[in-house]
Amino acid sequence: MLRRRKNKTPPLPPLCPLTECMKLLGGAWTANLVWRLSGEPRRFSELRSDIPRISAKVLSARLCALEKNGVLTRHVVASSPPSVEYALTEMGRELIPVIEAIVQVGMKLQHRVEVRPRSVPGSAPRPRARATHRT
Amino acid sequence: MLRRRKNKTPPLPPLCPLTECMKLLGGAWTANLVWRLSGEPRRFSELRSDIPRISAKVLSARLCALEKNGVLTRHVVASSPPSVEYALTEMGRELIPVIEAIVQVGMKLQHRVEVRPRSVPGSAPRPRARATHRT
DNA sequence: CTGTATCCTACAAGATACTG
DNA sequence: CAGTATCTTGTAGGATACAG
Repeated sequence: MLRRRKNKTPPLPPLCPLTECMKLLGGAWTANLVWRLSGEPRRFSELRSDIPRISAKVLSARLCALEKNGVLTRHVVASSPPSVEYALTEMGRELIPVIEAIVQVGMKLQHRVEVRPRSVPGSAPRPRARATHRT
Repeated sequence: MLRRRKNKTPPLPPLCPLTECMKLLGGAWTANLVWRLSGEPRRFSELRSDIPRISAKVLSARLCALEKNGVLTRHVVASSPPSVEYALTEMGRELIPVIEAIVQVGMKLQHRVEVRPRSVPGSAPRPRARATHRT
């Protein structure tokens, strides 16, 4: 009798739907970036001013990743000065409902804050140095 | 004439709706945790087996944070052995549409993978050592 | 069962400077 | 304008052990 051996190959990467989608939206600024692009295509420098606190490095990194994941396209416009336009793909547009759901909740949270502030002026918690998500 | 001085207090924390909501869902396993709780309350150990790869430390940390943020409640049941039940608050339930939107997209992504695999068996990308989001 | 307490490391993101 | 190249740092999360 041959015993059944353990399968060494990793057990079919979970492919949890939540994971799969979060892989696209994870990382600082990513969700916001998709949000900024949800209206119309934008150029690199436009995105930089849409999101003033993002660094060129991170913006570039996110755009590359999102392009690789099929969320957006990068289109070089041969003008002078040259510019590059980023636009959501069809797949990227599927993320819009997600962003909108998030924004919906976010707005309710803001409303709550307005009517019942949780924190007192003097005791502002120190801003978290490096959040995983930025917007 | 007195000149208007700059206001030193930080400029009204952005309160971007996206940020506000992501503060709740950011961090590894968080979204999945909310998902697991969206049906009915669950105990610590149940959550541990719902999400086998989460460590006690992180699970505990997430639950604390979510409780502090008003997303869930912690209820100690004086039984023997004692147990603790976690349940979404009303505010936590508002996050369910977000999770569902994410899952929707995630499922579409999976479908894509099934019908048009992007990666060949031999070249599995090395698993990212420490993802910011886990499920 | 339900957690804390430590220790450790990879990595993400910031700053800054530079290039085509 | 649209990015790279380096360097540095904080910190999130994993492992493990222990406690009420």
